[in-house]
Parts: sequence; C-alpha cells; structure tokens
Amino acid sequence: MHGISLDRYDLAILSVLQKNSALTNSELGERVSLSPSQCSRRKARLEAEGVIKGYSARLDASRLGFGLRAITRVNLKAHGESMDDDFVTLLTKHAMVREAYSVSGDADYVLHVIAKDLTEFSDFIHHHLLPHPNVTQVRSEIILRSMKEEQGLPVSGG
Amino acid sequence: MHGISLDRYDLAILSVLQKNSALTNSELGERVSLSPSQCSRRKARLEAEGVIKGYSARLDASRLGFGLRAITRVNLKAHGESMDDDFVTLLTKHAMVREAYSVSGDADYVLHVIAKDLTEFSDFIHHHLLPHPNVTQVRSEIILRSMKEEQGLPVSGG
DNA sequence: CAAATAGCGCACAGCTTGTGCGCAACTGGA
DNA sequence: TCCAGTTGCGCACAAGCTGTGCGCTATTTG
Repeated sequence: MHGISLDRYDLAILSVLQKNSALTNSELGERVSLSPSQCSRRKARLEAEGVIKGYSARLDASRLGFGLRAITRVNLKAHGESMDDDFVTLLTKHAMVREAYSVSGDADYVLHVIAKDLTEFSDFIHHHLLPHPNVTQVRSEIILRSMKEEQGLPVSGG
Repeated sequence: MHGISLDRYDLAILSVLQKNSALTNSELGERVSLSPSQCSRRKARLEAEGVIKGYSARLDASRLGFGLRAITRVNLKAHGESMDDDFVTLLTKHAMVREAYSVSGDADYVLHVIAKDLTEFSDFIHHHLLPHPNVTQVRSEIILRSMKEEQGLPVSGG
C-alpha cells in the first residue's frame, strides 16, 4: 500500500499493458522508449509489488449468450455483521452477480448482474434475491446501451 | 454474432484465460487437457472470431491513488438523440467516468465513477455533471467495500 | 570528491510460439 | 456398407521471445 514509487516509465508501461497485455517486450519497449530487457525487469517488479494484479483475456459477452445486464440496488433489514454474511454468501454463490458493492447512500448494496435474457434475470430476482429473509427492497435498472466501458484505470503516464 | 460454435475445449480455454492470460500454451494445455499446439491454434481462432476481444493487465486501483469509487445515477431533461450526444461527450471526455450505461428504470444513465478522494469526486459532480444543461438529477452511492469483482464472464467450461 | 547505488542496453541461453506434417476419428453420399 | 472428404489431434522444428549476467554511465550520499 505504501513505499512504492512509480516513475514515468512505470506509468507508461501500466497504461499500455492494461490496454494490451499481449505485446512482446520489444513492442512494449518501442511504445515507452525503453529496451526489451528493461521492460521485462520493470514488468516483473510491478507484478511482484502487486501493482499489476494479473492478466486477463477480455471476452465478448454477447457472443457467449449474455444479452442482459442490469444494475440492481438492494436494501437489507438488519445490519449486524453476521446478518450481512448470509446475504454476501448468496452474492458470492451466484455467477450471475458479476460485481457486488456495499455502499453508503440510499441503498445498502449495488450489484452488476448479467443474464442470458430477461426471464433468467427475473427468475434470479424473484427466486433468489427477494425471498432472502434480510432483503427488504430490490430496485433494478436494465442496461440498454453501454456508452463507455474502460478496461482499466486512468494512468497518467500515457 | 452467429455461426460460431464453441466446444468444451473452447469454453475451458476461455474460462482459464480470463482468469490468467499470462499462461504459456503448455500450462494452458495441462489445465484443459490439450497439446500446446492445439491451444495455440484455438486461441488464434477465438481471437480471430472476436470471442476474445483482447488481453489486459489488471491493476491495483488503491496503489495508483484511486481511493474512492461511486455508482452515480443521472436523470436528463430532454431525450432527443442529439440532446443526449452532448452529455455522452461529457462522459467520454472524463477519465474519472470508468463505465457509463444508458438504462431503463428510474434513472436515465448509470455511471461508475472513480476518484482520488471525496473532494475530487465532489468537484466532478458539482463542477461538471450538475452544471450540464440537460442534467436534472444526480444521485450517488459511495462504494464502501467490494464484495465481489469478477474479471470476466461465467463460462461453463471450467 | 570519492564510494556506493541505481538504472541502462547488450548478448546469449533457454523457453515459447506457431506451422507443416502425418495420422486417426468422424461425416455424408452412393 | 463402404469410401472419399473433412475435421481435429499431437509431434517436431524453426523462428522469435524472455529473462539474467555483465559492463557501463549517471545520480546520490557521506
């Protein structure tokens, strides 16, 4: 969390790699004006320091049959630590829940849910979320169109 | 969007690669019970077909100084195509807006906003979002804790 | 001002990738 | 039933990539 300082080369490398991590060290080196060997060393260091958490393939959701996405806000009844635990288990268990955040505001939890279609989504809400003893309210916004979906973080180095 | 059929090997490869795309074809082959050469070929095909959209490094947000995240819902005044365009430009322009969706429900847009701290977030809301002529209402939930943050999609092959 | 340190590119050994090839297992038509 | 065509497999190998030892330079430190 601290003791790590990133220079402009590190930031440039991070910026490039979060857009395309399949580049060779030569290609990466061209983009950030560094030799392949230094790119290799810096990459290894950033991984060891935990700044780079890992590498992922980005998949096309619609080609894999996920046509429906929604932002769902959930309110809970009680707020004891152990009370929430059971609800969190529910979220963790279901692959349809892609993201789950506990939030401060009108709602207690905000979820990003993905489903094959409206039927599957509705089934999840009515058969899994609403029947949970702690859930008092569920409000959803169905995603119509994605205007922006950045893969990474705004790294200033490039 | 159609004409693509994925067998169990493809699904297994996708499932593994979205968790860790830095694996060699040998390592990938061990996990999905296939030779390195076939992994290479299938990977290339999945890329060409667009099922794999690309490869990214996952970065640690907090180590890069992004301590605050929020889900922000926005309501607009008018709903002509060209009216929205101006607002969408605003979203696209700001690196703080990581995700932006037009939605059906109580709100018109849902944003995933990232900021250094509460001050920077507040500045964005009050100096950029609210002053926009089309914006009528802005409601935010500050993310306290992330319970789940899946990188990819629920691929059944693994 | 000298010693220590940090960071660079070069070179090279070892590993990885992607393709040609031959083989086996399915598919479909006569 | 049988056989030609097709598909998908692993092996082998050439080309290319990765990561480390090394010597060098620039900056920091006492």
